[in-house]
Amino acid sequence: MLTGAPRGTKDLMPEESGSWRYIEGIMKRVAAAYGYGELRTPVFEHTELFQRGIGDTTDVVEKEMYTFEDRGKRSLTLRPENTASAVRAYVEHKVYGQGGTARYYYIGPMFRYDRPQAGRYREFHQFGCEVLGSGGPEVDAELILLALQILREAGLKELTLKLNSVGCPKCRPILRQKLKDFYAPKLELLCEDCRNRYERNPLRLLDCKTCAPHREGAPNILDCLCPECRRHFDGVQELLRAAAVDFVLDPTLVRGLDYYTKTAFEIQYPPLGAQSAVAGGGRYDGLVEEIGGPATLGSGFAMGIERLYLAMENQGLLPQVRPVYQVYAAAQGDQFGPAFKTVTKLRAAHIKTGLAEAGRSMKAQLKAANKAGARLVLIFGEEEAQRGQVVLKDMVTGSQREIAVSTVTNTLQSILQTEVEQDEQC
RNA sequence: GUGGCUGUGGUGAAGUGGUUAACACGGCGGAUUGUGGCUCCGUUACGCGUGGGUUCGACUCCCACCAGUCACCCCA
Repeated sequence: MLTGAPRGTKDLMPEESGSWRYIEGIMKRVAAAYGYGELRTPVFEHTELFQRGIGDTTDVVEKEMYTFEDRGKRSLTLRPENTASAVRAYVEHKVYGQGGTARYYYIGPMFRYDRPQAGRYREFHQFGCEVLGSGGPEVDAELILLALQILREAGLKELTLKLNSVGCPKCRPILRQKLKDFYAPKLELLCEDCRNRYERNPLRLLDCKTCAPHREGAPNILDCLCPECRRHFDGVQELLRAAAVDFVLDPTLVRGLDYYTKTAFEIQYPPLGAQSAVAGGGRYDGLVEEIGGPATLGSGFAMGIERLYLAMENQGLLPQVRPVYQVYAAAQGDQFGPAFKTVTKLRAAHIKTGLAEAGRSMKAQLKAANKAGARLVLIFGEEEAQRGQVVLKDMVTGSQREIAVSTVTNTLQSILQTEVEQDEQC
């Protein structure tokens, strides 16, 4: 072979794409039930959108973007996530001028130059939702419930919802300072990354695993929240409790994208291993302004489709979908032409019909029909053709009879229709 | 970007420094002339990730690269 698919990318063969359609179907139906409309944005954007939106110092922007220059010397980037684009579209189309709250969902490929691993790819797919123009705790709760409903409809149990608040521009500086004060004397105990974080983004000190031992007694983000953030966070929790949703507060849950404010959450499916976050999101009240729109509140989440797929596969929740012919035609000698003609008619009537390769032995053709999962087989024999008949063989019972070529479509339609009705009764 | 493990036919996989690279599945053909699923028979890798090196000789030893996989990191 010349070369395989690029590292960290993969093909979806028909057996898998069927499962994907199933998963995407759940997502779209649930999102629609919550009143979200599909938003499709370009796969690439101006690089600066992500630099500004996600944050210059984040790992995603610093070392994981697929950035390139086009022939017009513009710097473009394959989107590493969809929230910045959604906000850009919201601003560009001046949706804020319409008043009210906008609710979008998206689904599509994202790109991040990471080292591939279980549940992590360079081209991966996310489904996500964004709510723009509304800042109440009920919006955050709604998003969490929406995400959970999808996962529940997918059949997953053992989900963990982690919840935190990362504060707002009013209270975050206080936490930052407290963190710096706390870590200042232990600076040399920290790992290299954390010493770097100390300067650039002290919040990230909280979720470093190697430095966890030095976190003892560190300031708790929840103790630093301003009254407004506190009230909001309490509100989210109340709504979740009212909806009988279990969650755990995790003060170390710090999202890696700069735009988050207040609510941050993550839904994990622990059996997935290291990459167990199936969905994550939170509020981003400053993002619209950052991108050049009017001050507009926002909240959203993203869900990893590959991870959900893996989780469902792990639990045996994926439906077996493979194309199966309802009818298969076999032709003897010079009967291939008439067989082809009849097959075309059946297909026009939306009956899934296959046709054996021309010129093969009857035995080989029947074998192919069997392999294709055909329920019924039409055998175009030379003798029967003289009388304008074809043999209709039932592959389950093995019995067969002759029917007139001219009635094939009607006969098959009624047989298959009857079976569908019987299935429905069961 | 760092580290561990792995890399044999369509698939799963055995294999030893040295003649014809097991076995199973699958595929193809056949077992009295036009009929499948069971059984039986035959057949199916000039090739052992790629490129170097060591050696009289390497699929088997060494190096590099590539890919897969798991973990760190990051995140969905």
